[in-house]
Amino acid sequence: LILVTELDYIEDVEHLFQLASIELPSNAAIVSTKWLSDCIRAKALTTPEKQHFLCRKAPEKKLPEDSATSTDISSASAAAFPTEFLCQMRCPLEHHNASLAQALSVLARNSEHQYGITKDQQYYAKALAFDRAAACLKSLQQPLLSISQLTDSCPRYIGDHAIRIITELLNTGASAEVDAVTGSDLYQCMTNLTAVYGVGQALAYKWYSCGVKSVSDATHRLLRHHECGEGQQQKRDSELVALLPMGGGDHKRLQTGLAFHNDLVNKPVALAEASYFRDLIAKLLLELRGPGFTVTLVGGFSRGKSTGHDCDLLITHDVEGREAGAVSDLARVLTAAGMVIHGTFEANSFSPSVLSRDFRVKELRSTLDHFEKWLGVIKLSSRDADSSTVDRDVESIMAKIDGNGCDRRGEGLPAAKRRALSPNYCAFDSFAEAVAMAGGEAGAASASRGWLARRVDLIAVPQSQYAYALLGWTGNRLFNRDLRLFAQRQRRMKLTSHGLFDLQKEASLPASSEEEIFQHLGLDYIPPKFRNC
DNA sequence: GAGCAAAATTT
DNA sequence: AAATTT
DNA sequence: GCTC
Ligand SMILES: Cc1cn([C@H]2C[C@H](O)[C@@H](COP(=O)(O)OP(=O)(O)OP(=O)(O)O)O2)c(=O)[nH]c1=O
Ligand SMILES: [Mg+2]
Repeated sequence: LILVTELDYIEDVEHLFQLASIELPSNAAIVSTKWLSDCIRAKALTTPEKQHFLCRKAPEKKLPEDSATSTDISSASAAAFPTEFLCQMRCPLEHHNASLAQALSVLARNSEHQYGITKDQQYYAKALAFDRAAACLKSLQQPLLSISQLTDSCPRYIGDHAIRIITELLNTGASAEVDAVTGSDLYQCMTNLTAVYGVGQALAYKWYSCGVKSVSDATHRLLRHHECGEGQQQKRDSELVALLPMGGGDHKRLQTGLAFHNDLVNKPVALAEASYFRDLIAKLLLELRGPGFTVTLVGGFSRGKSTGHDCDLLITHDVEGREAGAVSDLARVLTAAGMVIHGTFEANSFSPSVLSRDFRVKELRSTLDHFEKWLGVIKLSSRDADSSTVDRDVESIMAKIDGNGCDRRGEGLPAAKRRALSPNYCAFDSFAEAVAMAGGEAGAASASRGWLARRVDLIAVPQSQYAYALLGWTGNRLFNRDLRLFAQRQRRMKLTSHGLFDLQKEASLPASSEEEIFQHLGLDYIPPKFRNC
């Protein structure tokens, strides 16, 4: 007896039979639809093999999730936990309600587009609400098969509208509202345009209104605009000025996003690639600044994703303060090695005066040009990267910078020369040059050029802020927003990626690990793989 | 009806 | 202040 | 849109 299913886990099948009050035959081989495909391809019934059989879920919950550990908290603060926040739900990357969650996130993105179009803040909030509802579904331990499972006790953040969508999907397999959005020209174009680095909802809609509906439309129009601009055709200019972000400006970031769009959006960064870059940065730091640095791959990869839209690296040093200047040094050598297409520095200044301790730190350091963050688009080799190539690549980079007369450390440079390197860098002068560098408009030449354009975030923080930076940069975005909301609303504390400030004690709370931060907040620790809200 | 995370930069 | 990014 |  062979049982073919589209469900992902044996537990899901058991659950379904249980709901239907049918006994699951004990002699049934439970296989995925892949078995069926293979049989069809073989034009014969074949014996199911290992890769066809469904698995049981890995025993994740080693922790006895009983009330024992949480009684002290929940009994003491039953009123403080009226309902569960998203940041306490465990949201794994792969879950049991992907299609339902996807439907709700379509409505979230649509609300975001509406926000860009109307500037009505209500739409921004609606997008948040739909994202939260989707996240709730990700935390469910079983696939939702009947709406009655929700009507008894509904998770926080799932309200009337979400229930309506879910009911529709469960009963008919489709939702008229979601399908209308998905099928609309506006939604499709806004989705494609806002995917470009440097294009937000406002510019995307401006372009859409002008008939620029795709990335290639935008690229062509911008190329023509620049040609005509140099040929001083003023009336052409006035037609197309609407295409650019407000004011004049450089638009180098936008130009980078457009020219390298195919690499940046259609070729996601693989884990192996990100790990390679982490190793490269770690070894460069050792060469440039000596031992004591740690470089951690954060962002989506640290939550278990196997691909990402960028590579986020968090840097710190055993000795407080020694991390200062590390980001500048790295950006400088990467630039000198010819790897950088576009890069911007950001300073680490704390505007909220509530973080008084950190405020003083800022004032102490503000005289130095202390950059903590660098956002870059760089060329990374598209050949297979393994650990043996890292050493070679480090050597080659060091050779290039020594040959260029580039200081290994920024300290020796006069202030004027340093400013020339910062805060912005761009390897091309015109959009046409950028497109040429990318290998033409189709961007098809990436195989022959031997490299891919990759977005990279480098963040360096002192040891004392490391735990907060790690928490913040591990994300995801929705998890951060909900955790920070919890801190503010339930604990009267202000949480940022630099620290946690108790507004009543008027004191910031040091932490040396993520676990300590959760303790400060009175929450059970949620490991990164369950922060995929 | 109020609030929705919090930070940075650029024009 | 608006727009974009993390 | 959802919670308080
Ligand atoms: C975009 C964004 C990110 N962050 C934090 C959480 C993110 O995990 C972290 C890195 O940002 P991202 O690199 O934008 O997000 P990501 O790494 O989670 O996803 P991807 O794989 O697509 O790169 O920064 C915020 O706190 N707020 C934000 O608005
Ligand atoms: Mg990332």
